[in-house]
Amino acid sequence: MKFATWNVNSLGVRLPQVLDWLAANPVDALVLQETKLTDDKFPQADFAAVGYAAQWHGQKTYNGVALLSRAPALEVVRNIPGFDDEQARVIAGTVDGVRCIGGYFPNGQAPDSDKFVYKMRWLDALHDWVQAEMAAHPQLVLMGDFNVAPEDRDVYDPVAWAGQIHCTPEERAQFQRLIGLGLTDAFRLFEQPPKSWSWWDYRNLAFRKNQGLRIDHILVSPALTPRVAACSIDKLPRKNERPSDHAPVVVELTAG
DNA sequence: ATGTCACCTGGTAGGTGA
Repeated sequence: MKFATWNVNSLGVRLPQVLDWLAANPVDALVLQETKLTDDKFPQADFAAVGYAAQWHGQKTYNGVALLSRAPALEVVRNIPGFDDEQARVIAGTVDGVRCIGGYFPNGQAPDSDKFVYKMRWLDALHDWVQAEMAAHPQLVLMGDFNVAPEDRDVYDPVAWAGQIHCTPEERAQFQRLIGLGLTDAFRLFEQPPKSWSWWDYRNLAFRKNQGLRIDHILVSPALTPRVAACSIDKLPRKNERPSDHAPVVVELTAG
């Protein structure tokens, strides 16, 4: 069983690439972030035509998430229950008995900004809700664009980025609070190539110079951790013409 | 060195967010 996450930075622009990627990587579920589509514009039929059911939660211009799956998702939840949020950032559903939570975590902009305060509040709410979800669904994956580089080895220039957005102690502590729930960073279960990133800025020829951050993650619950057979970042779509600035992350689970 | 992209409003550019 395979699950994946990909920040597509506008599904309107990237739909052909997502369809191509699914054809080459027929995962059981794929969560998307930054669809940037209102719900009426979601291309459900295009996914249905290639054998994927879809659930989505979007808004105009910003944010927007979706859950694509071979088997229709059950018990679908949009955004964090009890957390009043105008921004469409979470989609969750149960696929083949596995609770899949897809999140587009707030960027935070800068550590001294109002957006950072919102990011922390959002992360607090996510933590408490994920805790409850894990109790209800022992088989759980939390995946998405976390907008957090958990450690210095997830940053191409940790000195330059020290204390900057994605790398602040506060954000890293929030990531560790999620780990503290018993979740495991699937990517780090395996030896990985050094300088493995999931995002490269569009500016500064960052991809060509491999100057990136690992901010897209797949965390798995204790019941699933022994079943993780592989986890990797697929850089190929970042080499497309008109790529997203993020690459997909894929996890493979052995049969339960 | 800096080098972008997507989308909005309101226009044939500028602003915002990432």
